Amino acid sequence: MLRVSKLTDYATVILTHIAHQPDELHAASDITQDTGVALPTVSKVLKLLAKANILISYRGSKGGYALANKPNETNVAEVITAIEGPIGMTECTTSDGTCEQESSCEIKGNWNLINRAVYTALEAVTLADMVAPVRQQAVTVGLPTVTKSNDLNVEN
Amino acid sequence: MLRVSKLTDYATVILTHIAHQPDELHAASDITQDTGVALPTVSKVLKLLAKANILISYRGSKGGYALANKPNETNVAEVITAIEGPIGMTECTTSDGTCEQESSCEIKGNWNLINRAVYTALEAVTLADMVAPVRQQAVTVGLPTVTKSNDLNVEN
DNA sequence: CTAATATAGTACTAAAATAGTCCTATATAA
DNA sequence: TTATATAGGACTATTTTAGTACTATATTAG
Repeated sequence: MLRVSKLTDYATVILTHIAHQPDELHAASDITQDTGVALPTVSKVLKLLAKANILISYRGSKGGYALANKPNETNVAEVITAIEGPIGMTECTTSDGTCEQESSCEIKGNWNLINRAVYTALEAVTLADMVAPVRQQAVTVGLPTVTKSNDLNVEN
Repeated sequence: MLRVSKLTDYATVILTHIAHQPDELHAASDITQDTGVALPTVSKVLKLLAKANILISYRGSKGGYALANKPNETNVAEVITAIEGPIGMTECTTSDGTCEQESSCEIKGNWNLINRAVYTALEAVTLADMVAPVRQQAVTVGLPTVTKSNDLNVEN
C-alpha cells in the first residue's frame, strides 16, 4: 500500500489544529491535549516541522510554535518532505548509485515522470484546504476534474 | 519518503521486460537472467501479478507468463495495488474503524481528496509508457502540463 | 540572578512492515 | 513417467518506523 507514515499523518493533524488559530502560539503540551497524540510524539513532529521552516519556534517560558507562513502557502508535499525526506517513489529517484541495476535500467526516467505527477498532485493541496471542512470541492489536479463526494474509495 | 516497495519496483521492471515481447511466454528463470533480480523474488512478483490478472500464467513444461492485456491497458496504479494492496495514504482511507481519533478527525475527507489526486496521476501512466524509452513526453496529469526533461528532481 | 518553562538535539529501544527464501503441491508436455 | 514450470503458503532476517528518554539551551518572570 502506498502510504505516508503515521508521523506524517500526525503532522497534518497538528498543523490543521494550529492553522485554526494561526496568530497564536501553541505549546506542545497544549497540542497533546487537543489532538490526543502522545506528548513525545507531538514534540518530535513539531521539531521536524520547525526544522523544515514550516513552523517557527519560540523557546522559553510562554514559548511555543506558530505557522511560518499563511495556511495557503504551505502544501502537503512540503509537509511530507519535512517528515519523511524527499518524495521519490523509488530508490534511484532520491539517491543515485545505490541501485545495482541502474546502468541497465530503462525505466528510471519514467519513474521520474510518475514522481513528478504525484508531486504535482500533493503540491496542489494546502493547509488552507485541510482546515476547511470537507466540502464539495473540485480538485484542480488530474485529468478529469475530480469532484469530491463522500467517502470515495480510491481503489478499483 | 513517500515510496513504493522494492517489490513494486521489481514488478515494473519485470512487466516492462515482458511488454517488450508481448506475444511470447516468459518463464521466471528467463526473467531472472534478463533482469538480474533473484529468482525467488521474481517468482513472488510474478505470482502476485498473475493473481491480480495483470499476467496470465501457464503451468507445466513450456509454461510461463504473458500479459493479460495490451500494454496500454495496464497502468501503474493497478501494478501498485497488485503488489501492495489498495492505494490509500492513511490508515483511515483503507480500513475504517482502526483509528481512535476517527470520530473527531476533521481531515479524513481531505486525505481522500489527496488520495484521489495521486491515484489519478498513477492511473495515467501505462505499461506502454514504461516500455517507451524516455522521451520528450507530456504527462497529461497535473495542473501545469509537465514536460519531461532529464533527471528532474522532484524535491524543492 | 535564579527558578520555571519550553524547545533543540541526539541517542536508544521496541514494534511493525518488508524482503527474501524455501518447501510442497499441482499442472503440462514430451 | 519424467522433467519442467507455476501455485500456495510458511518462515526468517532485515530494515524501517514509532515511540521514549535524556541533556542542553533559550526565554520569561520574579
